[in-house]
Amino acid sequence: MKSESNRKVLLIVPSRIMVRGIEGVFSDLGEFKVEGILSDISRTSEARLKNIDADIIIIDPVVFDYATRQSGRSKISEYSDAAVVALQTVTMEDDSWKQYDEVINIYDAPADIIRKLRSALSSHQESPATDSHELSSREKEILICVAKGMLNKEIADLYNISIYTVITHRKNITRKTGIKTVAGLTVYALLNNLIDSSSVE
Amino acid sequence: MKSESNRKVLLIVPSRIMVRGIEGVFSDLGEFKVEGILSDISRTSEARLKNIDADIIIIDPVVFDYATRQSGRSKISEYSDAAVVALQTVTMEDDSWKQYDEVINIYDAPADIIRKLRSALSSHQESPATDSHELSSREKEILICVAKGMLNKEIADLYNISIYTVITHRKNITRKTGIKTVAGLTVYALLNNLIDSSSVE
DNA sequence: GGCATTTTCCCTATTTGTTGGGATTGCTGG
DNA sequence: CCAGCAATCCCAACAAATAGGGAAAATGCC
Repeated sequence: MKSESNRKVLLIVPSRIMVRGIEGVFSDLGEFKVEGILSDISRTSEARLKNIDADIIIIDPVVFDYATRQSGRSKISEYSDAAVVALQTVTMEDDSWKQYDEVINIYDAPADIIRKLRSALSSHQESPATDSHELSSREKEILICVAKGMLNKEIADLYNISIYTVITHRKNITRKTGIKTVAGLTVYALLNNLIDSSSVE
Repeated sequence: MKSESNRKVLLIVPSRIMVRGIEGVFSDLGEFKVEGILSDISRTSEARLKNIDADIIIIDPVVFDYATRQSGRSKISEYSDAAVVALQTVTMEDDSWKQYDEVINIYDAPADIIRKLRSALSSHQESPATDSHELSSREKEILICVAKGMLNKEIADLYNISIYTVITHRKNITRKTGIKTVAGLTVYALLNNLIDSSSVE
């Protein structure tokens, strides 16, 4: 994973602010370069999409959600061979992030963005459909509560389960992530977009 | 409301992408210019906020929502005399947009953004401000350690003080900030630039 | 020199979390 | 059908943090 200069990026982002923002971040740090910009995936632009030789596509999930309803395609990977990265503004529900190679949050620091783009490139080459998200859905729920500062008792009451179960989940979370402290898990949850800064007190 | 060239804008936006995006849009269209950037309204940066002579403040509502819980302020106008414009990513609930002179959406076209900023300049008022109790330097050191996930014993050893002293400091930190959980203190430390995400895990 | 604040130290009791076992049920893929 | 995993529950022993008091130096400001 050496830093080849100027990997080509296609933006499918309707927000002018975000387009200029990504261009700005790229120009600050180099390595990546915007080669094309689309504001949607309409039929007219779909042909152009195929012709752009991009290493990475950064797409606003809002665009894609709309496109799936229009075209009937269910996976973003059906559009292109490039690594596909979501540019997340709102927290994505369910598991819709799984179809992307990575998910960039607009609050991510530039260094994190570059890291995720690199990660997207390498994971895309290795395996077309990797997961790497090891926590079960229940464990993620518990993790969110922990990161919010809730007590085991409170979590148990919230989900109507025994406090022993909560403790067991926490043991598994600690084992899987390798993170032992609440502080670390909070940052983990923040970085993985499981929670928002404003939801902690 | 004459269109003086280069009205000064202060950004209180934690997202690097959005900061660069706004700078890019401004550089495309002129008239407005970014004079300062803050990533939060922490107690440490609050003094700087007072000293920046901005015509308009563009703020991420997420930042402000968090700040109100920390400081107890209820209106954004208590922070400054400048016109205050929200930069909206998520749809705002209830009537919280009412406290702003205008609300920019990230999907707004550049022309609409400029129009809204002009509108905000011509319609706003002012208010006084108040104080806050700072953490002492020692308390900040302890807080950083706590946010990094260190144990009281480890902190005590690091500074060659008794564990009782560490506990006392933590009690005072909790009292001053009103934040009782490690998760909350971690976010507090992150938002106040006392620590970096990378220093936790 | 007073006065406020910071920094330091100490104690007991209680609450909360962690560690390291074990166990049952139900579902799923090979 | 069986192995594996997720989710649930339980216990005991131990570690760590919190909640309450109190107090004594050191610092710095008026």
